[in-house]
Amino acid sequence: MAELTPETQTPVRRGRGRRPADQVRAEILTAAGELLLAEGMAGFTIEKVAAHAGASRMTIYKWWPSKGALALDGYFTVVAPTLAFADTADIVADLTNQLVAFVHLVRDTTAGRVISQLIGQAQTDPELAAAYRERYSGPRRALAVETLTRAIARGQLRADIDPESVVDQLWGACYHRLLIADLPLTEDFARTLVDNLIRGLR
Amino acid sequence: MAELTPETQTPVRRGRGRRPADQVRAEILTAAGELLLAEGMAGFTIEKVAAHAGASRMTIYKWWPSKGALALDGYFTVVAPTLAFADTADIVADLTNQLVAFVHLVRDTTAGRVISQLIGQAQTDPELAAAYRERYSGPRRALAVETLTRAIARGQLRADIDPESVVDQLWGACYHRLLIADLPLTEDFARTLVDNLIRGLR
DNA sequence: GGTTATATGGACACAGCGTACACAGCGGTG
DNA sequence: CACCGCTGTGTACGCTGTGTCCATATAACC
Repeated sequence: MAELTPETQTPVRRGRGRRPADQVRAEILTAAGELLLAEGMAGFTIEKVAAHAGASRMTIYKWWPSKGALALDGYFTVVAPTLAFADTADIVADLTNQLVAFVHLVRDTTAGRVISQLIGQAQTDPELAAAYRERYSGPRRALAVETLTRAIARGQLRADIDPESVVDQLWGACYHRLLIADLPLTEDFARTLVDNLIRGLR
Repeated sequence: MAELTPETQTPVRRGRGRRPADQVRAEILTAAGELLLAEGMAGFTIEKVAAHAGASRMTIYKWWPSKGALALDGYFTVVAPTLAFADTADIVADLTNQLVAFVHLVRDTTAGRVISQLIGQAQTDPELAAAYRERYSGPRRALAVETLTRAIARGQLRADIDPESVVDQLWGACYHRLLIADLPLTEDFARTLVDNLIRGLR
């Protein structure tokens, strides 16, 4: 009789030898994401991730080139990308909604702290910086630029504006308050940003 | 006749006992600033600062609460604050000049790398974050807000705008490109930021 | 079933942090 | 001039985390 082990489905994970690679990778990623949300980048060490995942550090070193890469992967594993960008005919409403949603994500969840610490770590970790640009900020920027470009095509915005700079003045302003934090990042602030740009200052 | 000691001014520094406290502090700060500019926050360790200053680590631990505090103090020691803010009657020219100067400071000197790494470190170092806000970003923001307020008083800008948010949309946008760096931080970009806000998008 | 790939525990050297202790010398006090 | 407190110096220790190396065990593949 084969070993009839009723709950062998939950792997014991205490064997010495090889476990399924995909399973181990998944467990490491989950552990990384949870540790990131729980302790932030300060307490995020490869040793803790390995311990939390019940894996050995060697495995992590084999699959991820740097701590930053692991953190970013873990972040995406736990926090779904959520890159949706509602596009109605009203550019002002679209921008405002997106900015307000971003403000809430950053303020009301732990995602804000994680994002800011990922960006912080990226300042001294070129690999993480490249990965962050390529996989996070790049796609988000592209979506916003696309929305602005469509609004220009519809004649809602001046044709000669530079959409990229506008993105920096909306999202960049929010990141400024997130990273420097000398003033609070509020919903009103987000609305004011759109208003300033649309109406002009004089 | 004061002591005319031609080169006794450079102390031998190789004794075992005590040296003047102020002198040691000054040498540590200079060493910290130089190390910061040379290697950035990545290679900035208390051990290296101590070695470079010819001091012992104990002394540094006694006077500075954290690595971040030492780095910030060292930065201010080497890079003069330079908080001047020219104020002519032309608000557009003033803002543009200030932003362009900031862009050049950040792009053409090592200060940009140091600033971004200080901000990065501040994301996981609350003491450094507080010191940075209090001693660097706070005063700079206040100067910019003051300039905008005067322009409003002169009737050059709408009276109902929020100067703080405008600061975020000008300098924050630059910091965004400095910290994320998915697009270059150019002089043209700085001019476009002012133009976008002044003229409005439609 | 045999082979290969790979996860595991354990060990190692190394760097940096933070602390402790004894000693040395400067600056003041008497 | 003698003394003593403050403070820098050298040295040592324990701790955490990194990055790398093994030998071994076992899943996955042929």
